[in-house]
Amino acid sequence: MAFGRRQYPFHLIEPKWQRQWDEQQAFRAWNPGETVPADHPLAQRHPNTKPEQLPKFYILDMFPYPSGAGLHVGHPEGYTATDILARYRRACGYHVLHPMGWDAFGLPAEQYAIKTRQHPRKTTEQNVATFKRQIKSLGFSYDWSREVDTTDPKYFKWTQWIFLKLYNSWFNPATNRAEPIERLPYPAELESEANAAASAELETKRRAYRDSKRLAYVTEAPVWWCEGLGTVLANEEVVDGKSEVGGFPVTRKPMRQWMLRITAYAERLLADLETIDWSDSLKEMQRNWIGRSEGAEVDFEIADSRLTTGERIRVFTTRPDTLFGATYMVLAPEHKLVERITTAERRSAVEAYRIEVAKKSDLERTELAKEKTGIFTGAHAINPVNKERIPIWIADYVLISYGTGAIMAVPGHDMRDFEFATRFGLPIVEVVRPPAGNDWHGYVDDGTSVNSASAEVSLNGLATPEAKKKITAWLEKKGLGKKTVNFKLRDWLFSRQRYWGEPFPIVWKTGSDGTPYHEALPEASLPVIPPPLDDYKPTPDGQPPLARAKDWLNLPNGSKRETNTMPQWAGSCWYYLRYLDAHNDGAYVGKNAERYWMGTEENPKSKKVTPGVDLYVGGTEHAVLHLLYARFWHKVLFDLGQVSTAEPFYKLVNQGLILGEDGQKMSKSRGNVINPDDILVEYGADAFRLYEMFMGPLEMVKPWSTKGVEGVYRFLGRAWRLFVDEKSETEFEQAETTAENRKELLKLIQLNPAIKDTQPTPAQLKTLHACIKKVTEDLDGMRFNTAISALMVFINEAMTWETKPASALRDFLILLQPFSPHIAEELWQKLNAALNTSHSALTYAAWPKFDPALLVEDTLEIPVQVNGKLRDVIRVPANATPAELEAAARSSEKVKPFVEGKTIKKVIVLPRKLVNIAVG
RNA sequence: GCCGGUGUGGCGAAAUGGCAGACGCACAGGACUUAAAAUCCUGGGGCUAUAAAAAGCCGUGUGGGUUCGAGUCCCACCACCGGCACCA
Repeated sequence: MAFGRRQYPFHLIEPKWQRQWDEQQAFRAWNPGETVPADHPLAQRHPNTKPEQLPKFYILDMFPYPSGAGLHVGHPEGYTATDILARYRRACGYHVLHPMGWDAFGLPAEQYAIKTRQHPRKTTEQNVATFKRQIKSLGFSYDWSREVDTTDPKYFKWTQWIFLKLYNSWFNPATNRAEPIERLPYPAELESEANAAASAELETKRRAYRDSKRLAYVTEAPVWWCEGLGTVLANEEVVDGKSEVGGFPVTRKPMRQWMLRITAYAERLLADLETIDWSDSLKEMQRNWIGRSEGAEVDFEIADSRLTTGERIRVFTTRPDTLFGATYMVLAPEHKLVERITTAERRSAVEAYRIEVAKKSDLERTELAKEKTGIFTGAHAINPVNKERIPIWIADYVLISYGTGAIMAVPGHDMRDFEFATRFGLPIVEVVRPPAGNDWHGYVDDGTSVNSASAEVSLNGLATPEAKKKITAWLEKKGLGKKTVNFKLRDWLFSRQRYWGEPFPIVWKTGSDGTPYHEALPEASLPVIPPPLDDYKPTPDGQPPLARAKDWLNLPNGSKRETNTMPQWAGSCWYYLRYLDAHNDGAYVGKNAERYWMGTEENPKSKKVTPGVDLYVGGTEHAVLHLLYARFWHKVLFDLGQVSTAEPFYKLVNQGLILGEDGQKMSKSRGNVINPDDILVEYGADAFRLYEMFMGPLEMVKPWSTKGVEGVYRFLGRAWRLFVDEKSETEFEQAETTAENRKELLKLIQLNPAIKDTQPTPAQLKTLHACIKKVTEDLDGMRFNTAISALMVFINEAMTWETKPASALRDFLILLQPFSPHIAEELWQKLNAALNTSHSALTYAAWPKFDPALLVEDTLEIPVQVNGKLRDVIRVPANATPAELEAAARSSEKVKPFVEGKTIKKVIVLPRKLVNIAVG
């Protein structure tokens, strides 16, 4: 690679300071009760202060999956932003927790293990080492003493422990929270006192009841089976009928699976979004995913003399006001009543349709462009409001998994029903009158009810919201239906047929009646470690790989271990808690550490603290899944008294994607991937960090430009040359070509003689304080790009100073330090050594305060407009009165021609701001 | 289709309703140099005009509106990006 003269010796400076920070453990955070050594920079900054007396700031990155490909330029974007803020907060006097770790369970390592027959731990360790080296080379101020790895048995012991908490809890709807399973009340017929005699059989029933209430439960359900990956996938991991990972086709298959009852928390997951500081778009994505909708359940009687049991079909509708317009019903093809209601003459046709639907992939079934399909069952139902007989159809546009799996079809006012009715010639009636000018056919918005009256109830003339209320009340009174809330959110499919994941701490036994049942292993048996295998593939008969380990599988007491493993999300659901107390062997997190870092500890010396993680930065790809799952686990732990906040992440920011130089998404196939290692070699970590932040606002999508890196690199070069003596640098460069001890070479570089310990001039102070103000305010608002431009403005200005006052340059280095810490440290050291000034660690040097008094101007440039158009800029004393301002503006030679001969209608004078003359 | 975001020079971008384009890239001219690289200085939205200026007009996706004044607020569109997608 051809590059010109190195702007400054970053290749020596960066490793030097990284080593120094490591040796000093400069960024270590301390838990309550720990003693900070007196020579640690934190202790020097805050002498005689216990760490828990300092205000905390917990700043978190989404930890990476350490893939074999190494870091890409997207990772350091968020990491740099959080690092800048972590360093800024330390300078402001906060006690900062800024940790990093590895989300290291996952499919790629497992697939490599299948290929090579070597334990996935091996590739995992190699990849972690690569990631760690790369991340360290960027000079981030992580507290590496708290590093976590989800695949470490010391870590996943506690993942399994939390699973046991879920397993041993149930959701009490009366208290709206999770409670220990021992406190589960049983229905009267299962109460043991009442049935003291009947023991074994009763206990089996009680167990079945208990197991059906747990937050972690087993179900036989159709799941997405992916042949290519040899595992089931969660709904969220299936995209367009293919696996999100690898793009293999998936099919529906009924299997025994572990589920987590996240739906119990739907209401709270939704409501508590109001209490946290996330972007609107992110909250909206979560709301959509949870998908709350209010409506009513309504029962329709089946009109068929063959069914003597008075079968009813229950539907869910958000528009009970349109009940009079229900002209037919549709059941999902999988609905359990289909078989019973289908008439003899329709049976073969219905069966054929159901088989056809079952064959379809999800993609085909949800294809919107296609025409709706369905078939008549031969049966009829009675519309409960007008007693009309309406036909019952089955169609695949009704989903078995939402609501009750059945709908009342109102083709007049629902587009899907309208399409279906049009295709099959079903009656369409108007029951909502739209505002004038709209066609009622397929009108789905609010209007006025019409044609909606019976002998008992009339909605006619009512606006839609009132009509909903009235009919719902009527249905409830008649016992025909009730107000209901439905959610799109489904329970979380939590088991995978994989090797490289956390094994469940569960065993299976056989009951006295021969049916298998599950039981939790005792806490003392944790962690359950996956045994090494000769072959990491699933078994030939489709069992998970763990089933190959016969010795491990079968316990001496005859029970068998669960062979499923947990999904990758499990480890990432709580890692932010483990960081708080990463080496605690007695608990997943210690009480005091949790209360201090999550901000609920009583702390009179603290400033106002935020509950939970103060700032969490990561990509949008985790907008729903990880963030919803983690919130769910956190709420369960909260209910069980294990954590002290209801939400884990108080403020969350998504960084925007970085595109290739061609404006396209980076990908190997496009050949536009930028490797951070290459950038570091050529420009150094400081320039790389600075560029990532200078590109544009953090949340925006933006294209990479290596030319842009050169720009900020040149800026650092200018800053360097401002501080150092050019002659000595030339000597250094010559010495470097021959010298052996390169570390000592940096000492050859002398401070610029123009830097003197003198009082800054008022103009210099103004330049400095304008910079302090801008950088401080921009960091508070996370506007890194404009903060950097303020630093550039300062340097451009300071270059012109003949005498450079040391005090101003010291303050500048404190401002630069969060962005480009290595060069700032080096210059700080030189400056202090040359001038014999105090030599405290730059990373804990107090952030300068700007003095507004220094920014005050004597005279101001005031724009003068005529009819809002700029005509002149006049210089006036800063304290000019409005009358003086107006007079000065009107006497401007440039303004006169636009005013003369016209009537002045109005003059707007904003002191210190502008004058605008409105003429007619 | 629904929800969210974004549209400003050749490019990345900046602008509490008050001088549009800070800062940076690319570019052009100059200084230094035998020459180049690096560095330093200067210039710069478009159009009209001019020897050069001065000056004027136009300009923040499009069309309207509010206002003394709109990139910014309101209404209606268009384009691109992201998410959801037969959820009754």
